[in-house]
Amino acid sequence: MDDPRWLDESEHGAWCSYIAMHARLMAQLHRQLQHDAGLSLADYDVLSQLTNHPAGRARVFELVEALQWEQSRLSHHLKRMQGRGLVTREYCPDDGRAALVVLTPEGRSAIEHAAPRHVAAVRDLVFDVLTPDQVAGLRAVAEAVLDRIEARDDGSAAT
Amino acid sequence: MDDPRWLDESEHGAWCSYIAMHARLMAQLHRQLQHDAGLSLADYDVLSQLTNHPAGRARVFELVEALQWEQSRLSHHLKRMQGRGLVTREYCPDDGRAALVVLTPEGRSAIEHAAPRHVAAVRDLVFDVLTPDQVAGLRAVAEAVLDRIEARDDGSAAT
DNA sequence: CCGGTCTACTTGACATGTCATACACCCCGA
DNA sequence: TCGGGGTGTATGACATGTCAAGTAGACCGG
Repeated sequence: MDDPRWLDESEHGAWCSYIAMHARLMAQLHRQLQHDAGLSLADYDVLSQLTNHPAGRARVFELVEALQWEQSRLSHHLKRMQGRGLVTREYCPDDGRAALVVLTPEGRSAIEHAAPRHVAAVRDLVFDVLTPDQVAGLRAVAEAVLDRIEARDDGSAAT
Repeated sequence: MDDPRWLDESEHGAWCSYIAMHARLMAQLHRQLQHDAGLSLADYDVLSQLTNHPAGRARVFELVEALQWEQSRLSHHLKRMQGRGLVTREYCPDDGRAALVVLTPEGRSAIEHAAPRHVAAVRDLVFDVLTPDQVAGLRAVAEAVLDRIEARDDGSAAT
């Protein structure tokens, strides 16, 4: 384990730029969303997922899958969103353990108000400065890393 | 402002993959670091920055610059790290307002213990699955986005 | 040398995220 | 049908991050 290969100049530079970019980008998008629509990025992601499901209704674990969040993070977050009237919970007749999360009318109108502005911000800060090749490259990178992480997870789970 | 260009298939896919990758990657790296060295990613970044400065000693605002953190986040975090004996504060004779942050021996040995393992993990999950071209591409993307964010910041600050 | 204004940092209140744990319910074999 | 072992979700304690406000020293024009 001692003295593995360190990162070379190019790798180190890429890593630092990446970290800095993510921090600044998310801070920026968060502030914009908060200012324009009173939502956090987290709220947005949840609402956005719900609109991808029929009738704005989904199981908690479906959202966990889609968002790649910790289960308890989602649970806490849903409670707060419920407090603010953005979502409700419904009983699920099929499975007594389940919790159905449902978009309220307020939730729907919040996301409908927020979405165009948020997308515009993402486009302005990210996609407008990238070529189509770079977009494809970014996706390839993200998917390669995700695959690796999944492989590692399986490996350790199987142990 | 109504109905701006939405993201196309390729952009949307890239964005979702990117978000998911970041969440999983950081969670993974955090757990690994926590497990191997009892440090959080945040601790690691701070300590790592300090080792880049002569005598493991730096001004708070230098760290803010380098890490791209909120000022108060760093302030709170330094207090906790000080509580755990990883860093100390020293008075700065040049400027009475300043706070010098100094790496303690424990801090130094913590980062020296953590670094090889952390770097190995980053390499394993990220750079080992990327080609040199992809690394260069990632860096180019990150820098392009950072430049844009800075341009926007200057613009709004100048208004 | 006085006041205003900037700069560097800290603080407190509060929002958010994590980990471990609890809990109710499903499933399945004896 | 009883019990044991998952599954799906919630919760409590606590770590972390954010925003707004506070403090204190520096700088500068009169």
